[in-house]
Amino acid sequence: MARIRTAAYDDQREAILAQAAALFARQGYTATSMNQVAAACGISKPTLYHYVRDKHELLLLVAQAHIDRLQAVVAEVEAQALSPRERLQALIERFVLAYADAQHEHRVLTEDVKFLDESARQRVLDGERRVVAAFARAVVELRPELAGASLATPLTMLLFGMINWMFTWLKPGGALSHAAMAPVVVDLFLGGLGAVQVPISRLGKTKKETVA
Amino acid sequence: MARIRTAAYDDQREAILAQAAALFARQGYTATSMNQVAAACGISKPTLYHYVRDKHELLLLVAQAHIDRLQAVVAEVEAQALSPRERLQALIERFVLAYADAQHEHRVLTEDVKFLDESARQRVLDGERRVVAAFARAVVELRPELAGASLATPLTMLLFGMINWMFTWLKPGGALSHAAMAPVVVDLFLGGLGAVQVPISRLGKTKKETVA
DNA sequence: CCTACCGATCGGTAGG
DNA sequence: CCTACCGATCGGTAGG
Repeated sequence: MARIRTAAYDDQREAILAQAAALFARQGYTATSMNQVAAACGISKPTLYHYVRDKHELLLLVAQAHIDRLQAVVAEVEAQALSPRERLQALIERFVLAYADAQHEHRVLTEDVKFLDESARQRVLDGERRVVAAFARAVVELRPELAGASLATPLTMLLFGMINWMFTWLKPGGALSHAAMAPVVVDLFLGGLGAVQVPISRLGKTKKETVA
Repeated sequence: MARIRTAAYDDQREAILAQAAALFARQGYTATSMNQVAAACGISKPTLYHYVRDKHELLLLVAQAHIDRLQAVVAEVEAQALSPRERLQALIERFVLAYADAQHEHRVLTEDVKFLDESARQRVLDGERRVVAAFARAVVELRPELAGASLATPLTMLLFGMINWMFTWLKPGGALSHAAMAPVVVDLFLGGLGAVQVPISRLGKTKKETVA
């Protein structure tokens, strides 16, 4: 069997994904034309279609590569023997830095997933759920009573809100760096976690129970 | 002088803005056609153009109306005689509820502002800055040393991240309501605020100072 | 790998 | 003359 892809092919494809991510992030998926992507890569549109089947595949490749990287970060941190607090701290710090290095891909992941078809979107959302679950496990280990009140995942989502939102106001190269913000996020979330009141009506309540 | 607009005209226009917000939120601004907006309103496209000059004006009206409502909420809360803690608590609770009632408009404000022309976008961003400044003032009054470390606005943005992100995972009509989440956000942020460490290198440091 | 195109659909407006 | 609309179609451009 002849080889299907050369190293140059893969490099070119990587470059195309990076350019596409930057354009999608700035203009949105729909407002970006395949002509623009080709021009940014210095290739013709027919050449672009040699590397990707269609515009949807381009979007899927950008989103999937990013969520794969995030899942790899989770796996790395979980492979270390850390206490729940250290693990959550490491996850937050690693994610803030990962977002700083992939701000375009991150914007695409959060804003353009709706343009994927059903099966592709489900694959991406599955990856996101796995990542959220890893954070939520650490939250539960830190404050088990929050799980009983069904508050562990909501609180984890508030944490994701903090770090997912950072790319809208924290620009790389500015006075304040992502690296400097990471410990602030850690302090705020871990400090606040101890202050969250569990409503009496929700104590020991699971999703399917009703109040006696 | 004859009246320019009838009450029916204003009502129809309000209905158009609501339908456009819902479509823009679900499909994005670019992917939504004026035909779809007209169809959702049960009117023809020429009739739609009787109420709005063009598609950009439609986007601006949706975004501006929402940011105006948020500024009105800020003004209402600031008109009350509240302690800094009570004021921040009230702002958080009111915003979470306001977002729950205007989830489509909120999504448009956060994702589609980039499609406005320069002057319109600046007007909307100015409104956003005013709102953020009101929250930041309350944060500074609660922990003045954060302002010296230039951390008050970053922390305020983390707070906005929590509540701005809620519309992505907290669906109206679900088991967990926005009203139930509001006090959780208050506890997490106010509790965490006391735990944020001010780096020694940033103590008393302002944006233009260098380390002595 | 390019120029040259296609079916369709876009935002916006004509006449009545 | 105004307003509030309609069916039909304009010039350009999208993805492919």
